[in-house]
Formats: sequence, C-alpha cells, structure tokens
Amino acid sequence: MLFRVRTYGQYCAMAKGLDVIGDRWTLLIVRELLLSGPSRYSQLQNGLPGIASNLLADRLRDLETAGVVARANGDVVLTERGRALEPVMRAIGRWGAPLLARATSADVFQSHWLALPLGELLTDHTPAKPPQTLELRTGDEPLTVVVGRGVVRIRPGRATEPDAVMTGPGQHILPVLAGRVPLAKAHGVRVTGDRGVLRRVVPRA
Amino acid sequence: MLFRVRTYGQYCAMAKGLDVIGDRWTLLIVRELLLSGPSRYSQLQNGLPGIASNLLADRLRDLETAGVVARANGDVVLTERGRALEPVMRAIGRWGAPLLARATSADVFQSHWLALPLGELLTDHTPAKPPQTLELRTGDEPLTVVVGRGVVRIRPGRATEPDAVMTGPGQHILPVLAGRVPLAKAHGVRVTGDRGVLRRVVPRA
DNA sequence: CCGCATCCGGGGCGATACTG
DNA sequence: CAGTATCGCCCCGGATGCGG
Repeated sequence: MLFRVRTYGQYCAMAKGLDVIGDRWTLLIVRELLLSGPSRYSQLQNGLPGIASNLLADRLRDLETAGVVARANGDVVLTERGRALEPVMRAIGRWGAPLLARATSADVFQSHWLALPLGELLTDHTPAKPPQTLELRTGDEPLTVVVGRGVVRIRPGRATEPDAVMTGPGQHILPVLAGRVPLAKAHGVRVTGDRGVLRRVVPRA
Repeated sequence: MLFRVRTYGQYCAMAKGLDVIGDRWTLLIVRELLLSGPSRYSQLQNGLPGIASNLLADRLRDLETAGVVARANGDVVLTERGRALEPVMRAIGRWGAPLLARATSADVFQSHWLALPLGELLTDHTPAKPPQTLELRTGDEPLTVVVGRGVVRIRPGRATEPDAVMTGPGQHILPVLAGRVPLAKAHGVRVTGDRGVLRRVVPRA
C-alpha cells in the first residue's frame, strides 16, 4: 500500500505526463484497452506477454487513481482521459515502425496489434467501388479489413464472405500491406480470391 | 559494460519504440536537446534536475547506439531520427498539460521548458501589424516571444527592445498566456509596456 | 572544472507460487 | 478468474572519486 512518489518534480507538461504514463508497461496496457475495448484482467494479460501479474495489478491501480482507466462491473475500461492518449500512442507507433525491420524471430506477434498501423497505412483508392473485405490470417487470430466509401476499418475476427484472404506471418504480411515489398517476393505470404482488394488498399509506391 | 536486453519482445511498432525511448529520463533528455540544440554534458545535467550522473551517461550511450543522438566534438546533438521524436514529445506534452494545474510548489521550473507549449499555444491574431516582442522574466532565465507575420517564435534570453515585459512565477504566467486566467487575477504577474502584445498572442476565450 | 566511473542502499521489476 | 505473496535481480538515485 505504498503511494506513488516517483515524480520528476518538474513544472513541465511533458514531465508531468511521463509521471503518469512513463512507467514500464503502462502505455502498452493502454494500447490493449484502446485496441480491444473493455477488457478483463486475464484478457489484458494475454495481450501483454511477459508482464508479471503483480505489475499488471499495480499499473491498473495507478492508472485508476490517475483517472486513465476505470472499472465497470469487472471490466477495465479507458476513461475519456485514457482515450486522449491515442495521439501519443500513434506518434510513438509511427516513430517505432522503422524498428520493426530489425525485429527478431523471438518477438511475439499478436494480430490485433496491426489494427492501429493498418488503419493509418491503408487507404481506399477507389471509393466509388462497392465495399470489399480482406481477411488476414496471421498471428494468433484472424483480422478483417473492411474497405469502402473511402474508409478502411480494421476488425478482429474473420470475415463472413471475404473477397480475398491473405495468409502468412505478420513480419512478412506487414511489409506487403505497406507497399514496401511486392507480394511475389514476400516469403510465406499467400493470397486467395480477388487480389484487386490489395491494389485497392495498399499505398501506391 | 552490460548490453541492452530489456525489450518487450513484441512485434509491434509501439513496443519497439518504447524499447528505445521508454526508459526513465530518456525522453526528457531528448526534450533538452530539442529545446537547447547541441549541448554539453553539464548543460544537459542542469536541464534535468535530479538525474544521476551515471544515468545520464548511460542514457546517452544507449541513445547513441540507437541512432537518436550523436557526438560532435564534445557536443551531444540530435540526429535526424532524434528530431523525428518531436511529434511524440508534443503529443505527450499536450496530454500532460492539464496535470500542470495540480503542480506543487516543490516542482522545479526552468523557463525554456515553456518554449514548446507556448509555440503551440500562442498565435498572431493581427498578422498585418509590425512585429513585436514580449520578454518573459520567469524561472531561471528570461525568454523572448517574437510575434509577427502570423508567426510566433520563442527564443531563450532577453529581448533587445521589448514592447512589453512580463514578470512572475512560471506557474502563474502560463495560465495567463493560455488565456485561462485574466491578467488582473494572476497573483505575482506584472506586465510593463504595451499590453497590446498580450492581446495579440493570447488565444481568445 | 568537465565528463564520466564506481560504489552503495533501496526499490522497481520479473518470475513463480499461492489464494479467495 | 483476479489478483496477492514472496523472492532475487538489477535498475535507479545519491554520493564520491578520478583522469584529462
């Protein structure tokens, strides 16, 4: 029952922010809540491989007193203040994206982590065409890309009747979807169905 | 002479980014370099009250191997990759700004920390008027606001012939410049010279 | 002085075991 | 399932030392 005193003690907005979100694992917990919505304790644990259970409990307490998360009948939910962290996470993600190139095979991969970058990366180049869906079978669970009316949305789970299905390890799927590696040269990546969906959403080189 | 092994081990851009900039003090070091430009070791130490000397040395080494900073004849300088962290810091600063309201008097204050928020906050409401300067005497050193042609720029040091001079503690000056507290109600804040400069740059309520 | 390196005490962190 | 308890280890903070 010790109180958090670890502060930079600076009258500076950045330092004050880091006093709250600067601890290890904290921002990744917020990431999980942003990607998965209201979550159970064990669900968070699954999305944060390697975190110690006591650390998760500590962080959730800290975030609760800081007003970043709240509890709703057993679920952990982001508050308004917590959702306001999305720009911070997007900025860090954009900055960290180049580091993925040096990722090792020891890195864990969960497909829902792709939701944020893909949402920024993919665009609808032919908004006039009827909506289409692309199912990604990668990582621990499938992911569905819905494109139409100029909007690209990412959803967890599989599509009911996907126009195309992409299969392969996340480390090779992402460069293809980023338009940096042509599909033919991506090892272990296979696409069935209408490849026009890919051309529709992948950023032009 | 231990090697960096502390990684989240996740194939996720955010996690990869936090592997580099997630350690304590790291982002504040980058803040100092962004605000003050190429700096000496001791200058960084002054801008980071409370940091241990060995920690600063460790972090600089880590940042150097990560390609965020470099050494130029004794000076520590941000690389291109380091300057790319500016959006991250601005996002954290914006998120942390509301926390300044609960700041304690024990917090240290250095005036150059105001440069980033003021640059975002202040605007030139009358771009047609000739340029003007506002000198802020607060914290450890004066700060100069230059406004003209629709642009607001913040510089360290005093102005040669300021149109107005604002004096007072940083904790009270900032709310005034943010337009949240009227000048008359800000204790310890005094303005000499042309107050029109204030009306020119302070955001309208 | 400046730029660290070294040493040391305390606590944050990581892994595992345990409990209501 | 949702945490708590415990125990090393190593990170962090503070002080001091030391070569250039």
